[in-house]
Amino acid sequence: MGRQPCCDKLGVKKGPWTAEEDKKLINFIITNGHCCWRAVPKLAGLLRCGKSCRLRWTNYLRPDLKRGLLTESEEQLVIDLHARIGNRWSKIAARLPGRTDNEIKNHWNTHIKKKLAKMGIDPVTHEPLHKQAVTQEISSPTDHQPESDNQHLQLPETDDHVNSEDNSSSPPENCSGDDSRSLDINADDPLISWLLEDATPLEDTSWKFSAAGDDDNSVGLPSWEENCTWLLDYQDFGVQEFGFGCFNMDMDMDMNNFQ
DNA sequence: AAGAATGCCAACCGCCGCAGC
DNA sequence: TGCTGCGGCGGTTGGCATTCT
Repeated sequence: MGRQPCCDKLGVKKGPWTAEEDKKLINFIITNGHCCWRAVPKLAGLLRCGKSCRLRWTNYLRPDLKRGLLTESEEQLVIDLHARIGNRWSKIAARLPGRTDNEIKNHWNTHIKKKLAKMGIDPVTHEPLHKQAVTQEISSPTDHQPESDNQHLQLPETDDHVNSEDNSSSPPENCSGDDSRSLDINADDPLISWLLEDATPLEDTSWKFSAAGDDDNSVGLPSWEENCTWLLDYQDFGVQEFGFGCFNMDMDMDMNNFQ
C-alpha cells in the first residue's frame, strides 16, 4: 500500500517557475493566504502540486526573505549551530530571520564546507582534519578514506561535549534525517534545548515585521521596504497587478491570514 | 573564440511526524 | 488505536552561469 503521491502526476508541471506562475501564486496568497497547500494550485490556477507551490513560496517568493549571500555573522552562526546540531537546516534557518533552510543548506554545501576544509576543519565533525585522519588510521588503517569522504564520520559535537573515540560502535552519523535521539547532543546547552523544543517556525516569526528590529538576533530582519525591494524590482511583475498596496497598508491583517 | 570543467542554486524526491478521523 | 492526508524536512539533482584551458 503505497503512499498517495502529493499530487496526481498527470498534468502537473515541473521545472523552473515562470514569472506568470509566480504572479499567480503571489496574487493568490496575498488575497487568500494559504489555508491548505494542496488546494492552492487548483485555486490559484496553477498546474503545480501543492508541495511545489509551498516550496516556491517559502524559498523564493516570501516577501520577508533576505536576498544575497550570507553575511559573516550569519555564516558564523550557521557554523556554530551546525557544530551543535548537525544538518538540521530548518532549525538553523529558524535562527536566521529571512533565510530559508534551502538557502542555508546550499550555502553550506557550496561555501562553508570548502571554507572549513581550507581551514583544516572537518565540516562534519568540526574537528581538525589531521586529528580525524589519525583517528581513522587507528580504527581502520587499511581502509583510509580521503578527507573529503565524510560518509563515515562521527556526529557533530558540541563544544563542551566531546565524543569519545569509541563511538565507532554506534551507527555512523551522517546527519541525514536522524532524530535527536541518535544525535550526541548536550541537552543542557540552552541553545540546543531551544532548538529541540518547538521553536517558533521561521514562517511565523518572520511575518512579524514590526518586531524584527527588536529581535535580539545579531542578524536582524530587514525592514519591509527592504524586503520588498527585490519583488518590486522583479521586472516581470507589475506591482499594481499584485496590489502591493495591500502589503503595505494591510500588512498585519494579511500576515495574520497566513497563520 | 570555443569547448570543457566547475560552481551555484532552484527545484524535486522520498521519507517522517503529526493531527484529525 | 490504527489509518490517512498533509506539511515539513533533508538529501540530491538538473541546468544555467561562470571560469578555465
